[in-house]
Amino acid sequence: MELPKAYNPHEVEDKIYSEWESKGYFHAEPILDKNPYSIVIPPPNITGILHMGHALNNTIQDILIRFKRMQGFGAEWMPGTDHAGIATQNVVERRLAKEGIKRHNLGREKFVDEVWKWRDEYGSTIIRQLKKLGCSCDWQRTRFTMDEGLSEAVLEVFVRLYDKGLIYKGNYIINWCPRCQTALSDEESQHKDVDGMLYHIKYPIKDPSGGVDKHVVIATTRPETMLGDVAIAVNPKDDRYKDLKNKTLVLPILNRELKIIYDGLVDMKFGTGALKVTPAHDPVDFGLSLKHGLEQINVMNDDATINSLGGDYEGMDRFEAREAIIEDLKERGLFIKSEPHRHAVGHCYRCHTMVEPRLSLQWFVKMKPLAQPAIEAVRSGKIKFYPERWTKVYLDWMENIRDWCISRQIWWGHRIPVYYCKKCSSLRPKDQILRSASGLPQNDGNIGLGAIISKSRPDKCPKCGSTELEQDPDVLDTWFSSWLWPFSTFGWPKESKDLEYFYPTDSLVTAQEIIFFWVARMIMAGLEFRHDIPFKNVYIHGTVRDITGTKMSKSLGNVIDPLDMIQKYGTDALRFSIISITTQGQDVFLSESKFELGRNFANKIWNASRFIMMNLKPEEISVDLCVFYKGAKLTLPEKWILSRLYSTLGYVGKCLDEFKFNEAANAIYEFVWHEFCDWYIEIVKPTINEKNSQVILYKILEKSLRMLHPFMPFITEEIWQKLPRSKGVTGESIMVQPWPHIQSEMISKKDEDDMKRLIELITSIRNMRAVWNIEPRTKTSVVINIHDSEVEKLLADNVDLVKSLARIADLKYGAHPKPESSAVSIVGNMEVYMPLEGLIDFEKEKLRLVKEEARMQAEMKSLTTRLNDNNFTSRAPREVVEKQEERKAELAIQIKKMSENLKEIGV
RNA sequence: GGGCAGCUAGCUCAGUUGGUUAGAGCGUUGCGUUCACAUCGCAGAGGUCACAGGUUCGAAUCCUGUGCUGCCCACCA
Repeated sequence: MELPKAYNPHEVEDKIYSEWESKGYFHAEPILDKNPYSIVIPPPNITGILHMGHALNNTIQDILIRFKRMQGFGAEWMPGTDHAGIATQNVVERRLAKEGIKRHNLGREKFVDEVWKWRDEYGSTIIRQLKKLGCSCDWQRTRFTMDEGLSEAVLEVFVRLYDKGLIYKGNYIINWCPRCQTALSDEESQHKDVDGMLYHIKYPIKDPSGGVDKHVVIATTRPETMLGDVAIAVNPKDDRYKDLKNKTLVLPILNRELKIIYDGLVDMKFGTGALKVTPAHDPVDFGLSLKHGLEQINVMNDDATINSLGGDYEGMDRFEAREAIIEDLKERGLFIKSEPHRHAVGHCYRCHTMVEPRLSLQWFVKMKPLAQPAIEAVRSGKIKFYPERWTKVYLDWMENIRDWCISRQIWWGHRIPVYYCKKCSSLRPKDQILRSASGLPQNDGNIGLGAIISKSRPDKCPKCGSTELEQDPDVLDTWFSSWLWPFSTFGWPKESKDLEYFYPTDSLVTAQEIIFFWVARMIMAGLEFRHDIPFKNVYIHGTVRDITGTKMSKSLGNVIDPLDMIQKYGTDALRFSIISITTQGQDVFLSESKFELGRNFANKIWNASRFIMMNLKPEEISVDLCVFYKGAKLTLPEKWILSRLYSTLGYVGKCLDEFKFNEAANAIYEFVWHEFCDWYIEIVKPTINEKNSQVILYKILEKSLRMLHPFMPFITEEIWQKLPRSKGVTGESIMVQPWPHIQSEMISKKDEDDMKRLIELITSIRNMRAVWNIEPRTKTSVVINIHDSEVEKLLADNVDLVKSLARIADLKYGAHPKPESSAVSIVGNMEVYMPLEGLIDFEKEKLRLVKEEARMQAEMKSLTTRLNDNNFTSRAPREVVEKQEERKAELAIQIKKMSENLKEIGV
């Protein structure tokens, strides 16, 4: 069968993909005689569209899973999406706002219905795009974090953690996003440097005698929070404030009396050394309030406007209030100065609004007990990070882990499985009933009276029988469902064959941004709920950036859309390009032109295949390669290309096992293009109809396609389908073919070295031709002077090869003197002469040779010093010394010959 | 404040556990269209491996320090 003249990816990709899918190749079932290999997708969120980060991430996973599938593993790649609570709610809210509808007017239930509708319509965009990328995910198993099964897992986990005393409700300073109007976890608050101001403000000292203008100066970046001040803190060692003891200060404007407290926490060097204490709006101050028994005054509403405790400023936005307060302080003569101050401030990771630290009643997970086994799992090497340096990042975070705020004041998500009995909530604390699903009474001072922790809504209060129950209005952090992904997707909490077979999974491929959000928490969840690690390897790939090093983002407009690139260059080109430039653990700097690499390679593969298939005679090729190899007499190029194939194959397998995807891709590229196409195919042309050529061309092509398939699935499939059938080449899809077996008896270092020597010889002859402007059609005569019998034999065996590739009419070799007027080139032990009667320009030749000789002399000098050094010869490995001695001997001959040549042309 | 990366050819980057003459792609120079491929072929030019010390027979590679660049973490208001 012949291939069309040009490869058109768009014509075949969709067809090939749907065929794979319809034949069920992506699906894996637990099969006992196969070893499992499973990976789970880092679930993209349903508001997402495919970006380059996804393209890189999923190409890597697809390479792994296709590789393992071909190797015969029960290869399962579990796909799915997460519900992205805040992000999705924001998207739907914005959509409704366009129609003039507000979330709160719609009501909770109707709003959630709207989100589901939106999800049904748009939530699978990313899935379709992953299919465009060629991902061989097991779509039959596609999961969503809000699916029934996964939701069940979430509730189960909440109740279990509660029963274990690891979930509590408490009043703490949390990160509050005033725009999304919800609490955020520490990880969801991203620190960014902002240029702010440091304001110096006088706080008057209350003087019983009255009238004297004494004050303490404090420095603050958020003057508006002074409305919630309850004290001034200074360091006990600070001499400046020694005599403040027993004094009282007055809060400007509100005129509240403030205590002075002494605490070593206060940094004497910062600002004035006096710290205003605002327990409801700052974590440090909150800590001080607990320690010193101070009141906590929250002065803000949910939208960060000032509340009724803020006096005249009520209703103002926090930044408005800041300005107004500064103005008022100026009027009263209490404002000293403001100076520019750059500092890190938390921002909402979804909407980038400045986070307001704020006292709030939220649900938390106690993390320390969960972290301990997760630390151990990584320390002991049961879980390995690639590259290894992420281990330290992980451990540092884990060892300093803080409790996880899991409640969100939004509507889209898993609702917290806690119900409050209206009647019981009026009972005194000692009578309160807190009943979990397991029936064990629990107690928690903050959880509220009459609370019932239950996976399903109870009919009535177990204590008083009242049916007036209200569910907690909050939903759980999206990551509270994602952290269960590796087992909830396989059916947990129900035991299943899938779970038993595929868990723990093998490798997790993800981006560094997500180590804390997701990777660390999955490890904790896996160990807590399955008593086993969720995966063995964590491969962290780099961030995709544009060519200036900026992270790609829609708002910056520097995005290179993978779907555009697929449209322009084809999926395989996209995949191969991005993989070949992604070094393990390094960020990827992308520009559109980089995709040409993959496109050109695809083109090369196509044309080489087309050429081979045009010339193949199906009756010649139906042999087993091993049988053929034993029976046939092979030429050096034939032995060489087989050796190179299997060397490459071994290297590629090793690289994939070590997550060195770019090295694998580049090894294949080098082999296919620069060895197979550039040399072997050129060599084989004159004898292409012979049996040996036929078999070897066919086998190399066929095995190269299989080796390449994980990287470039579509083009390899398209060619495979048109390939003549033979032993080992069935009509079935290439994706279910076995990974080629390494025939190590065909790997020969000597053959590879010999061929390398011939290639060097041919290259140098071509070089002489180029230098002397000999037209390609003109055949020259060449004389090669050789003293080494082995090299002479090598040349004798391959004389036709050299003659044809170097376009030589007349080749003499052996012990020959230099012919008159010839150009010279020295290659290893060979002295190559090209007679150029009348053509030779001695000045030009002189320059060339002098330069060459100087290079040789320099090398000789350094070699001699090294070899004369006793330390070197005695300490270096024998191999190295031998090699260098060989090189020296060769170099000595070369220099001798070179100087003879130089003498001859009068130097 | 703590930590992590990067600095190699004009550009973008590889460089295995230290060991011959440091590589690729793009760009560039010369030649080439007799039919697999111009998304191509052949040949070339181009590098003090950021800097300074150190370890070693030997350093792009290991150690220390410096300088830029980028990233992550962090309760100096």
